Amino acid sequence: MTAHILHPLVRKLQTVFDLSEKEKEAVLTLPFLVRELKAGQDIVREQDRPSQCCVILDGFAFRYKIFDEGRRQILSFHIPGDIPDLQSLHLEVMDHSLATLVPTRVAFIPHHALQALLHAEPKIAGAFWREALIDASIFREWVGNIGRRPALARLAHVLCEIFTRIRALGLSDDHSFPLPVTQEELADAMGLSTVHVNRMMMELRAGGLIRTPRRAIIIENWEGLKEVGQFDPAYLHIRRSVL
Amino acid sequence: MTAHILHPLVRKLQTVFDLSEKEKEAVLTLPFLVRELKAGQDIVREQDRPSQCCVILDGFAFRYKIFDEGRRQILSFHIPGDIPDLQSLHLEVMDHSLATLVPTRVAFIPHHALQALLHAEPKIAGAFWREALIDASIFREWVGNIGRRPALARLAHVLCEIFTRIRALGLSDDHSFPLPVTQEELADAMGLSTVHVNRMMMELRAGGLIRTPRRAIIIENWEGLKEVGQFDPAYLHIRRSVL
DNA sequence: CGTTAACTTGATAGCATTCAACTAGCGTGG
DNA sequence: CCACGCTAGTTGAATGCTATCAAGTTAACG
Repeated sequence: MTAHILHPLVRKLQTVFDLSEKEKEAVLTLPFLVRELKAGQDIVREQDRPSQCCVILDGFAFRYKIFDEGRRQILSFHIPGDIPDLQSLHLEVMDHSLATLVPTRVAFIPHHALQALLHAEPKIAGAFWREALIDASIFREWVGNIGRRPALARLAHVLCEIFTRIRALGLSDDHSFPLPVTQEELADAMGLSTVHVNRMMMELRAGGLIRTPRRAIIIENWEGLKEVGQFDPAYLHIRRSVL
Repeated sequence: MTAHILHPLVRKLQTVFDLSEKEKEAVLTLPFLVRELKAGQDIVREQDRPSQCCVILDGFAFRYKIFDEGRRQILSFHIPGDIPDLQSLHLEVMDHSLATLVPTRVAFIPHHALQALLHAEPKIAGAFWREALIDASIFREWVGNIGRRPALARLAHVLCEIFTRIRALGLSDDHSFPLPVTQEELADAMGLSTVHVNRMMMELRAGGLIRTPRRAIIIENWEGLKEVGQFDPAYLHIRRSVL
């Protein structure tokens, strides 16, 4: 069977609860428009008033804000199946921007179609609620990660999080995963400078915790990395069955 | 007319949309249990599995996590009308704790009653969605505030936010507001040390931006404070009519 | 191969932390 | 009523983590 284009969304929802055939059908018959975006391209911008949401189909995306003097803060990373601008269903104006990290395919789904789906399928509505709340939980963890952890732990923690989320989706079965993120982007995500990220990265490698072949990460010592980053995945609210 | 005990919740919802009499009635007939809590008392703790949500009736509350070696990160402050643990409706296990800042009255409402309300009153369900999404938006702003702003701006920004939220609720009509927060708590909210908060506070006072009579803040120069904190209230998604 | 983006390295500067002590305010009890 | 004691706020000195600046090196790609 060939996978439906919106399959990544179904797969993501299935990590939250078991979809019935009818529910799966309801998701897969959503109207959508696919776009292929290049790396580093904005999908939505701060102050926009979107009339649609976007599903990441493959690739990676991130949300960000620009502060004084061009200082950028990356707010979250997004992987296939995510709907990073789901909030626009209820908040008219974007308070941040969304962009691609690498060449990425996204599907745009009109707000009214999503509203109709959520109205017709309460269980799916619940799953969307859950997703949005997990989103918020991740922000909380980032607040603490940036506010209260030194640079090395901060980096280890971010790597642990990305790996855990990718793995929960079944996109990695060993301890390696694609990380198409430059050190500059990591720096902007962690509130650090590029130079310092580089040094922390080297320290993790020197400690035998990770290896970094081109554009990817191999975790050599998962327990050690978790330890350094004080990583406890509880805040990701991943169902045990998926882990 | 004497105000109903749950009136703070109605007032908060009314800052989001205009409730019909029927909707107002539905909120006010929610079953609840009132508790009077002393200052510095936990309402819910990390790892708890609540079966109810709490509404702040009067007083102040905050969410926090404890990191390595007892380092605390405060994640958000909450004012009357807020439901800081609304997420527990969809996320079983608490990923953080919730505590009072001062003596505070809270109303506990069982999950099932809230579920029933949201099912019966779609507009209220929408308002709750909005609240939860604004919650997340505030976390995003905090990520950037902590990650990308120097201490003085960080402090100014936090003060601007608290003032704006209190004012939007109609709890302050001039430029003063109660701020029952110690410098230690501010420090834990901003990822700074107490000593440094103290110095930044003095700097704001020296600049004629604020005055701090006991347990309160008077903003002497609102434009100036916004400027220092680079404060733009867009992320609070407050309806214009309320501002 | 040339060119550009990403990464690496070294030196210096600075913001914020830590440690330690001291002061002011306030409630409580003798 | 005043003293004690606690909490919150204030101050100074020294340290340190991280930023900044400036080059240099490697890797990717046409």
